[in-house]
Amino acid sequence: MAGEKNKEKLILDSAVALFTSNGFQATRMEDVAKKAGISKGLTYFYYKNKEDLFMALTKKAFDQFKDEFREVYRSKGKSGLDMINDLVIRIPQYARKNQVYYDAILNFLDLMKKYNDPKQRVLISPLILESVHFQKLLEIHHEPAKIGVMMVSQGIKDGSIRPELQPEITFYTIWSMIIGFEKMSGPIEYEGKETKINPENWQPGFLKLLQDMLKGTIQATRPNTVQTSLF
Amino acid sequence: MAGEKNKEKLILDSAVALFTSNGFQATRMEDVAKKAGISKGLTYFYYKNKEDLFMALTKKAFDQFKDEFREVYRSKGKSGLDMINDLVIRIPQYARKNQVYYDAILNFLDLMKKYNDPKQRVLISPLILESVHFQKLLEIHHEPAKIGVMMVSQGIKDGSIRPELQPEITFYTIWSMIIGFEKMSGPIEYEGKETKINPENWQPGFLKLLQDMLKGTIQATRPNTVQTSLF
Amino acid sequence: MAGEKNKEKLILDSAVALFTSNGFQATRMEDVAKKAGISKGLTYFYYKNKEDLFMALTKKAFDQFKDEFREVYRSKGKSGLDMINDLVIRIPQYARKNQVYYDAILNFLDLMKKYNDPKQRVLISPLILESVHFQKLLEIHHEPAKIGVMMVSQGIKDGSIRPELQPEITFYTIWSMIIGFEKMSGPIEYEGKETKINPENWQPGFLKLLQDMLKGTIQATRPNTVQTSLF
Amino acid sequence: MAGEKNKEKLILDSAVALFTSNGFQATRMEDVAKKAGISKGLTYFYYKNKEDLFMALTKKAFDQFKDEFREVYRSKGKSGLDMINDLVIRIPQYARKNQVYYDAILNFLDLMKKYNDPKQRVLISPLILESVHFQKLLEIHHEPAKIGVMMVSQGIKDGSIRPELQPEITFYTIWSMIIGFEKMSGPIEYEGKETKINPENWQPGFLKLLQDMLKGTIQATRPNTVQTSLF
DNA sequence: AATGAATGAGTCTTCATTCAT
DNA sequence: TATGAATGAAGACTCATTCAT
Repeated sequence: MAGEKNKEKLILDSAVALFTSNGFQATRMEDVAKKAGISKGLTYFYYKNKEDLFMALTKKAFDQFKDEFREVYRSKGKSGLDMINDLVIRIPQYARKNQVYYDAILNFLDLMKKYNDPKQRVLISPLILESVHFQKLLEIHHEPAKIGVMMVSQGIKDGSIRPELQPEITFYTIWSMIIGFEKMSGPIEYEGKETKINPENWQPGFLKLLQDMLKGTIQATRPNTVQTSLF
Repeated sequence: MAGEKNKEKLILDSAVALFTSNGFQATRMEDVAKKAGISKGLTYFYYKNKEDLFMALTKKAFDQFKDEFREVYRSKGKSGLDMINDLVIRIPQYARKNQVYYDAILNFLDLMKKYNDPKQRVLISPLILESVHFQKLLEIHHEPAKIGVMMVSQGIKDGSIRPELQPEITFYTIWSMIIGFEKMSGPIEYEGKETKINPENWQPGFLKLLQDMLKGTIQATRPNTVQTSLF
Repeated sequence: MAGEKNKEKLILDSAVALFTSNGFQATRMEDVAKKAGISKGLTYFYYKNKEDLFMALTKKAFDQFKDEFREVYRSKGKSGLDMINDLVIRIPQYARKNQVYYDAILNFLDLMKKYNDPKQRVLISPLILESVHFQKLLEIHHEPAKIGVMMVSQGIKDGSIRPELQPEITFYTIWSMIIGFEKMSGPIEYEGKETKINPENWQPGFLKLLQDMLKGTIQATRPNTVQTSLF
Repeated sequence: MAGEKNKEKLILDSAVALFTSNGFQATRMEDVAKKAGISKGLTYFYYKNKEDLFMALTKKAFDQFKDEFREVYRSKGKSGLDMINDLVIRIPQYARKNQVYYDAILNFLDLMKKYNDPKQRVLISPLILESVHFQKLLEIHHEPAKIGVMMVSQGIKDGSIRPELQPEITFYTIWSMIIGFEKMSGPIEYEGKETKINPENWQPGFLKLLQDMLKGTIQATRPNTVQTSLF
């Protein structure tokens, strides 16, 4: 796996590969070093400790994640709603292909919850708090969401999303949905394909609901009543 | 902390307390025993190992969780939509008050994702797979959701929820939202109160969107156009 | 495995079965009890502790062993040498069929070596020294050998064994050979059948040498010289 | 006990000392480290685990053992029979002075018996099977015996041993006798000095028998008969 | 005689991290 | 920059044995 790439990157790549196949806990710094083709000691030269390495990984995850958002946002000729739809398709895809990165992102969200609760902040390892990469993450972890908010704003502007919606709230709600969607994929898989909910109809159904939420729906529910009232 | 309660329960309570203040990893079985006022060995008499103990805890979490759903479902005079609203209020509350239990539930969802992917199943500790409590969880982990689905069905029947919605898909979408909502609470807290999104407006905004999704909205977006077209 | 047999025997049989399949170290008192169909506590009623149980087993082994010797000695119409030959056949057979018992006997020999060396006696577990069965073993462990000595004496009397041999020394030498013979069976098995020594020719060759030793041989070594000198 | 010797050797020496005074089971890896003047962790750096350490010790034992054989074989001006006699004197001496090593050798013979029996092989700890030193032992454990066989061959050539003997079978029989001889020393010690067999006459008697076996004996038993038959 | 819950001493092993070179 | 030998804290788990009932 070695090469003439700079060592820092080499280590990170090695870590990603190992974390992917064995998990964070189960991979030893020694293995990271070995896979990177360097010595254990050098690993500690580039990363202060294991959590620092993980924070570096998390930072990279957020950068990539932001790129996903950016790409969606930049694509020409798309309404805001289209972008959101794209996002809902792409993020779970990203999660599947880059599990370790996605897990790192979710882990960071949990970290943030603790970080923001004085009682819980003490539970966070000092090694994390001290990590330069963690510090950077504090600054940049909103960026993907910011782009998401811009998408919603765009949707409102272009009429693809209901104008009465508040972009921030709306986007964070969308993100919530996506995160939850991804988390539920486990139990749903377990259901099997004969049930009313299964891996095949889960995503389209979910997408439809999201769109209904964003576009609004004609209340076809009780047409008679409504219609009648018109007279 | 000891008492005349049965030992098995005593140990579990002790574990919850310790997991809450120190996390799963950081609490040692010996401390669990000490806090329960019993010997280390007895802990292993009732629970095969640490993961077995954790699975027992997870099982209890699901039982409690189901009770939450049940209570909401049983409350008289509520429409299906009201129930869902209740749920969206209560679950994050539950999560906050019973963090360890809620975390256990989320952890189990992650476990299920691995469990359902042959490539990842091997990453699950055999100790977990062998746990009797894990086996039971495989059977019962859908039960809360089943009640949720009944709420949506009820809502459709009583007209509080759009009739065209498919109950299973809908409920799982709701659950996704709730899970994500809870996860996002961290970063949002971080925003502070001066921003457009903050802990105060996040929940009402989220709730409103959820309701829009479920009830449907008059397409106020382009009311003229639509209305006009009726003539 | 339970029955109306007396419990003490039941436990011992259970122990033999378990020691056979798992070894002494690896079998737990709990398993012995379970297999015997009784409670763990009762095991300790009949046997003071694990080593006491093992000493009881060893005692039984010596009794059986003595019976083997006795049967050989009692058989009618056999010369002393025949008896020894029988023994050399039967003991390894016994060892194979009753491995645990045979191992117990060898273990006891090791114990005796330590017991007779003041420096090493302290290494013997007090639990063994205190065992009633160990005490009994001190008294009876020579009995098989005594019968063996009688066989040699018999052989000398009936002319099948060289008269100049001293029975005690001779029998203990024979026993030494048998023990060693049994121990070597492992490495010899490993040789495979294509070598000059293999499991098939090892026993007959060994037996022949033993007989030569006991009967004496014409010095065919340098027949010419010797023969010649007679003229 | 530390020094500038290489650590690996240091650890082994420490282990030998501790195994000697306390036995394998009773000595803890921590003590081995302490006695070697190093940290516990380093012990595991050089030896994968306790059984690996023991296998390393066993390997060393076989090397030493082979040296004993070699020294005897190399000594000038000795007939094959003399060499065997030397061996019979030296090996028990070696056993007494290097008990741990000798025990390790015997233990390995037992191991080999299990190893060669499919039903029993599973009883061998995987830690042993995986040990590099065990693997090496599989290759070299015959070497001492090979030298022994050469001694017998030599004895046959130089006329000190009966020519009709087969060297392999003969040597393994000798080795069997030596092993058994050593094992019997315990019970014989127990007899005391007033009996017909005792530590003083046991060895000379044993040696004499061995020589008779190897050299052959004039059947002085019934000289008349034999002599007569010549005429 | 009989049970089985309860005890707790005993130990191997792992691994992140350091530091002399 | 780079190495890898060296450290040592940390923790899960077993099981012989006891004892109240």
